[in-house]
Amino acid sequence: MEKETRSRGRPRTFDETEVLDAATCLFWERGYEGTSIKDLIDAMGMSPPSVYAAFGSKEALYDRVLDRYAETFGQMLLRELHAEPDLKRAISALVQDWARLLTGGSHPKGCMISLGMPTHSPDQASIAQGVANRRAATRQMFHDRLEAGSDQLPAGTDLTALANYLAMVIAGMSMLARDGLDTAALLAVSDVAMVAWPQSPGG
Amino acid sequence: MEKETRSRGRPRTFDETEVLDAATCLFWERGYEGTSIKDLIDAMGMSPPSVYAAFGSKEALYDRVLDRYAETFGQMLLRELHAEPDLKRAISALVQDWARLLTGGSHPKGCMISLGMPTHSPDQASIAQGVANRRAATRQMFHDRLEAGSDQLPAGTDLTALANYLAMVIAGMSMLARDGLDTAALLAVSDVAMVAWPQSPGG
DNA sequence: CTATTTATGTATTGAACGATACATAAATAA
DNA sequence: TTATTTATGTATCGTTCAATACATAAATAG
Repeated sequence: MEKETRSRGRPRTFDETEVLDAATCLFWERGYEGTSIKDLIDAMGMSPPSVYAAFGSKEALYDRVLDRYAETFGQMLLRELHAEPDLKRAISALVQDWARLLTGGSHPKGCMISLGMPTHSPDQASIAQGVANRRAATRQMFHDRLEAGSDQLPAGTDLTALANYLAMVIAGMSMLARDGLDTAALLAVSDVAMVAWPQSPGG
Repeated sequence: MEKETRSRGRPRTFDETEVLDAATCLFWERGYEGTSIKDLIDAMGMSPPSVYAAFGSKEALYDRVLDRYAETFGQMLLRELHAEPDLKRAISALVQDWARLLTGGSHPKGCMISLGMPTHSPDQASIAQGVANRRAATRQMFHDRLEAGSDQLPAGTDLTALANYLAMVIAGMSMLARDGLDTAALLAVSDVAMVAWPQSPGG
């Protein structure tokens, strides 16, 4: 089974990675409802039939974009969570890195999933549910890591509350980033947030 | 100058408070972009020309709704912040009450302003800026209260970071509420959040 | 070559959007 | 009464929305 990249018909003139990056940037900045197909067409440099042939619909394209985003940043999150064995250090580093990530770089501010479709028309309930499900998965990921390192937490610590707290921090910091607060301001907030961390049993 | 309620032309058949409440509920639940004029017309029980004659435009109506909302809940927030002289108690009570407010009652979940238009098309930048300004005002309100009670905080406490932290908590809890977490879950999160509060000088 | 397959570009589609024109109804003012 | 003012109901306006029809272009298969 050799790599059969060459298919039969007329070859595509676009690079899938590039056009998905362009779509991601738009959805990230403007949200699902705030991004029109025309905006996407222009940014992706494609014609409408090509977009629909390649991705199906606006909703399917958004879902595709969300998947790529979740994979990219979710993997980064997971790697960082498990790179440091000391739980508090791991969480602290993660929160600080996200403070930098949410405010820096050449991409829109805030987390695309944390800020995604908090309000929406009933027509788009299922799309919004998809985003909400990804937030729930993130909370579960936090919970799993806390459980794995629960020996470094006081006995009886409410792991769910702590996981939800972390999700709250990411979401809240995302909103602050959207409002224009810079990296330094978010790092200061993340310092405050980490004070809430329970004392480890060893003091 | 007696109360001159009777004006000249044909009297209105709607109660302004009632229709604004209906509009608030819709905007709160669905957001600005997710709420259509048709939705509003139906919910308010008015005809399109009446809505436009009374409120000007969808944008102006949204702004009016935001003002009423900010007045209602902003005043509640302010009152609560100053009712309790002990700063930590005041903040703790406030966060707990908001945990209940964001998840309970007969209204949509989460704070309308905290969740308002984090993403939007460029066309609606000025409307989104209006919401962002109200969030900024809330952060300033927190800052003012902290400054007033700064004698109950360790010297050198970063008041801005602490105020931003509180705004982050409200915004993050709002998102959790939208995701379906109940009052108990949010109260547990608010307990974690308050652990981050600095020790007062008196121990 | 011809047939088949896939992608593209142009020009639209029907529906929903925010917002109004227009005629009518119901009040006060003179 | 008649004139004026304000609100209402119906029936749209032009625009933008997401999505396609259709003809054409560019590749492989036989």
